[in-house]
This record gives sequence, C-alpha cells and structure tokens, in this order.
Amino acid sequence: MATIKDVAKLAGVALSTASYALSGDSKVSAKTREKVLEAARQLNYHKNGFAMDLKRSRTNTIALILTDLSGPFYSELIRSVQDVALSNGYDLVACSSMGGRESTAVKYLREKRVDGAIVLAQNISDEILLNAAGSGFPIIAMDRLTTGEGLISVVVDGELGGYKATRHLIDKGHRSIAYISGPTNSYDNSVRYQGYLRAMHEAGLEEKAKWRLTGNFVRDGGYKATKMMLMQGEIPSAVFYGNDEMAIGGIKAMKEDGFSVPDDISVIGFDDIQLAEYVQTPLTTIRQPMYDSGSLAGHLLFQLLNNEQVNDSYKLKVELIERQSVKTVAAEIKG
Amino acid sequence: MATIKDVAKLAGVALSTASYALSGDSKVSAKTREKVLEAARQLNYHKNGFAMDLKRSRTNTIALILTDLSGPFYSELIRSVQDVALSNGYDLVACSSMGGRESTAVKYLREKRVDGAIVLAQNISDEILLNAAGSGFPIIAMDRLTTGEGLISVVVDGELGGYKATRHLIDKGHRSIAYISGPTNSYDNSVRYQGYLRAMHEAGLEEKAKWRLTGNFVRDGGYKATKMMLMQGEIPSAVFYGNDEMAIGGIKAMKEDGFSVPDDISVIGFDDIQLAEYVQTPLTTIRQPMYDSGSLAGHLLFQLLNNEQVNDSYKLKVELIERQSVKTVAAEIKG
DNA sequence: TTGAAAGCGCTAACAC
DNA sequence: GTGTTAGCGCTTTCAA
Repeated sequence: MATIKDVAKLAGVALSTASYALSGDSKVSAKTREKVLEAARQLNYHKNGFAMDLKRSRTNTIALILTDLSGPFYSELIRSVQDVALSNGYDLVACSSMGGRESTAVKYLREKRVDGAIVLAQNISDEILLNAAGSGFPIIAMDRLTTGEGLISVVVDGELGGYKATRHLIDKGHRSIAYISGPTNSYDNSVRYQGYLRAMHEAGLEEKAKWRLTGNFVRDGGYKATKMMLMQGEIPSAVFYGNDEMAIGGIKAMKEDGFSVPDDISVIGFDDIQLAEYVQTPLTTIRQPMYDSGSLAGHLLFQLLNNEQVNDSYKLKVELIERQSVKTVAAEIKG
Repeated sequence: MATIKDVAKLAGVALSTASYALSGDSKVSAKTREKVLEAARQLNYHKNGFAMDLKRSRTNTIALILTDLSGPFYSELIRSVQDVALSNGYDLVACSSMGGRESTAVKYLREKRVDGAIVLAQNISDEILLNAAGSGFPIIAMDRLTTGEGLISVVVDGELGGYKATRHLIDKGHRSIAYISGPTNSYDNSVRYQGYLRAMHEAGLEEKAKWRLTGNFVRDGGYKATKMMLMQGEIPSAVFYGNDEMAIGGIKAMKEDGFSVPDDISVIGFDDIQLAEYVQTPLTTIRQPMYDSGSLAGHLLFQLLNNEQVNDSYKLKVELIERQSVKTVAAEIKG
C-alpha cells in the first residue's frame, strides 16, 4: 500500500508539499500539484482514512446503531438519518448491536470511531450509553427516556399511541378488549400498555387478566398468544396487539380457529410496518412518525456536534391509521 | 478525552505498562494491572479506535455496501453476512452508496477504513471497485460479474431464474407472455430477460415488442408499465415481471382495470421479497438464495483475508416458489 | 511556495 | 515485570 511518503518521493517533493497538493491547498503551484497527482495515480495511492482521522481527531462520520440491521421497520428511519447526515456533509454507517457488550455497536461507541451516534437498540444498557456519551461525543437515544451529559432522548409517544388505539376500539363500540403485550421489560411495551389502561379506565372498562398475554413483539409470539387466548373460551370483541408483527401472527391464529377479522374479532396493531397495508385484512394501526423522528434525531446530533444548546428530551405524536381490521359493533352489554 | 498517557501518569507507570495492562497482556503483575484499570476507570478512559487501527494497520471490520440501506429485500443478506463476520471475530458496518462517488461507501473503500468489503450497489462503477480492490483489500461483488485482483464475484443465476419463471408459465399452458423489465442497463435485468428469451425460443414462442415495457424495478414503475400494456388492447395471458415490486404494482393496475389475477392474467415475479407471500394474491416468484449467497460472500472474504486461494466467481442457483398468482390454462391457439 | 519536524494515541520491539 | 522508544500515515505549524 503506497503512502504519501512514496508519492512525495516519486514526485520529488517534500512530504508536506505532497499533502498540500493532495488536499488541494492553494499554496502549491499548479506544476507541483500536477507532478504529485501524477505520482499518486501511478502508485494507485489512496489516503489512509484513520491516519487522517487520528490527526484531525474527528471522523466526519456518525453511526446509526440498531439491534438488528435487517428489520424492515427501520427503513424510513435509516433514510431520514441518512438524509440529514448527507446534508451536513457527514457520512453515516449503520451497525448492529447484536452481541450486546461485545457488539460492533458498543465498540464503536466506546472507541469513538465516529463523531456521534443515534441509538435504537434496547439491548444496549443505559450505563454503556451514559458512559460513552459526553460533551465531545453526543448520542441520541430513540428507545428510552434516559438522558445525561451528551445523551439526548427522542421518543415517540407510545402512551398516547396505546391510548388512541384503545380509544378507537371503544369508540367503535367495543367493550371487551384484550391486550397482547411485547416483552414486559420493554419500555415501548410498557408505555403502550399504560395508554391502553388509561383508555380502558376512562371508559369504565376493566382489563381482564386472562386477556393480557405476552407475545414478545414477534409474529410467532402473537400467533401463540392468540391461540392461547382463544383456547380459554372467552373471546374478546377486539384485540390490541403491542405491534403489527404480533397482530399479523394473531390474525393468522384467528383464521385458523375459524374466526373472521374483523367480523368476529376486531384487531388493531402498532407501528404501521410496510406489511400492514398489504396483508389480506389491511391492518388498522398506530403509525409512528419514523421519518420525522429520525430526522429530528439527526438534526439534534448535529446541533450538539456544533455545541448548540438543545433540550434534553423530545416526544413525538403518533397517528391512527384506519384500515379494515376494525369493525363497528353495537355497544355490547358489558360482560 | 483522556488518553493512555493520562492513565499511565495517574497510575504512576510507564506508557507501555499501561498499554499492556489495558489489553490484558500477561506480563504485567496483578497489582499493577489493577492500579492501571482503576486509573482508567477514574478517568473514564476509552481506547481510541483509529489510533489502534493505525498502529495495527488493520481494523478487524468489514463493510457491507448497499445502494440503499433501507431496502427490506436485504434483510437476509445482512443477517448472513453478519453471522459470518461475527463468527470470524470481525465487526460489520453497513454503509450506503447513495451519492455515488461522493458516498460514504466509496470513501470507505478508497480510504481503507475497513479490511474488506462486500458490495451490492449497482451505482458504484466497476472502475472504483477494481481500483480499490487488491491483494491487501479484498472485495466481493454481488451484483456483477466483474473480477480482478482482489475482486471476486458472487452472483445468483438470474438467467436461469428468468428461464425457470418463463418456463413455468409455458408449462402451465401460457403462450402469450409479456416481460416487464427493470432498468435496461441493469445486469440483473438483462440476464433475467435473457432467460425469458431462451425459454420463449425453446418453446417456439415469439416475444412481442409491445409486451416488453420497462418498469425500473420499482412498484410504481410496474404499475405504470402495466397500465400502458393494458391500454394497448391486446392482453397477454401471463406477465413475467423482472421483480416482485413491479409485480405488486402491476397486479394493482390489473385489478383497477377489472382484470383478475390469476383468473384473467397470470403473474410471476422475481426475488421473493417478504411481501410476496402476504399480498392479496400471494405471488408465484423466483427465490434468490439471499442467505446462502451472503454467507458465501462472507466466507470468501475471510478466505481472501487469510490469503487463501479461491475461485474468481461463483453463481448460485435459484428456486421457483409456487403460490397463487399463476393459473393453468388450456393451451391457447397461438395468436 | 516549499521543506523540516512535531505529534495525533497507540502498540510492540527492545533494553533494563 | 517494567520502562524507553520508534514508528503507523497523516496534517499543520514554523522557518527558510
């Protein structure tokens, strides 16, 4: 691998001159520059990125850290962050936090391989984030409320989402409403559930313990939880799934057991993933403003990078998307 | 930001001792190590990643370069590459090639910020790839046949896929088969089209120019191309779309115009994206072995990194996935 | 304009 | 075991 030294030697100039020429500094004469460039071409020379970063002590790169790079759910988020990074002249790399403390993500955070990061990865502890963040290294967390020096939080109002979803069901006449939950230790799940409870209480409805099952936010979990619920005999008129993936699994289970959606049971999800619109019974759900929140996170990151003042935490609104999985029913006699 | 120097000073040891202690070298005494570790903790010290990379002259990281990080189509690919990287003790970062020569991807390639890369990004030219690749820097290209020093190609047999798709339609009795193409300058599109032609000719069928429209591999393109085709009056009994996205758009157009799929027109796609299984008429399509090809690409990359010999290029087989968008018809009289 | 030289933070000989 | 020291490849003063 040719270094700038080789280039300088071949071109017959000093190291620094070569450096100047290569970075287009105006003090080198056109003739010298051409000589240097030609030498570089001949040697197939390319700058060594991290030597430069080391010297400059910044990388001009930010990281987007996700639990699982492959989730289709993140598309819009990635796009929005990318847009912001690009327009600020920064590069964006995405890395996965799979592997927890040993993951690439944590390494990038700890070793400051980037100038800042946006994190949406529950499996990274608050402690690691707080530890890595600091005045010189801003982090925007999109999956928790934790804040600290250099650690800002941007979340979607999941409580409101849970409330809106449940409220929608109630407004449509439903009185017996089940909640299929995500992992009980998840922040997202717990706020959605809080919203559900608020709407239920407000309407004077009671949550039935047997209608609160856990599906872990995955499709198969929704399927299994639903099967179990159906087996118990007492069928709710509507089910609020903690996310769309579980709702899709749940609908499959219902159909298998001979229940039609929405005729026999209404279903509402959360997230508005791409699939939601395309499944056989298009899913009524709560849309998270992924593009907006990614965009906000990006902007905040750059403000911090420029030492501007920002608030500690931001909460974005959600929106109900009505499709075809919820039916209006005549208000039932409360069972 | 504390450096190792600060740590050494605070611990009252030499720089090198601190370095050894921090990296767990066995030559430092337990007592010294503890002292150093304590100092590091106190200063909230973290290694500087690129200083280390610079010294070691390797990064222990590989890059996966994609045109658009957000494509759901890549899920499995990302997962497979990640699995291989992890099991080799390497980190993986994903970067986007949006922005062409100015993109993060190209920067990473040129500046050797990683030890090697897997590329699936048509918008990066062969020239850039050839230029960046070399004995010290292996690249696996998954979207082209180009090979060179340090540049290996892993592709899916798109010609075979095109053939299988078309052949399937013919076997089901179809004689008038349209092809809705992707960008005409795309490698993927051209091989799929070759396969289509081979099957058509083999069956003594002729391609009709009016049935070959271009949809650019995007959903809306498929929609528009289909509308246009339908407008021309002569309706084929089956349509082979260059990818599933276009097929989904196409089916929408057909339905809008009163054609039922598969009763009036049969449809076959290509890729087997996640959606294919979930759309209202589940799509018959050609599955690309994304996990396998990513896995292969990953393994090859590490073989090259270890200076092992590998072949120049690899071609993987594809598989027909039968769902419900193709109907058997009584062989028509050739029109 | 060009060149010599310092040093970014770290690792790894080598010497003690 | 521990300390001294020479770079990794680059940018950027400072002097010529």
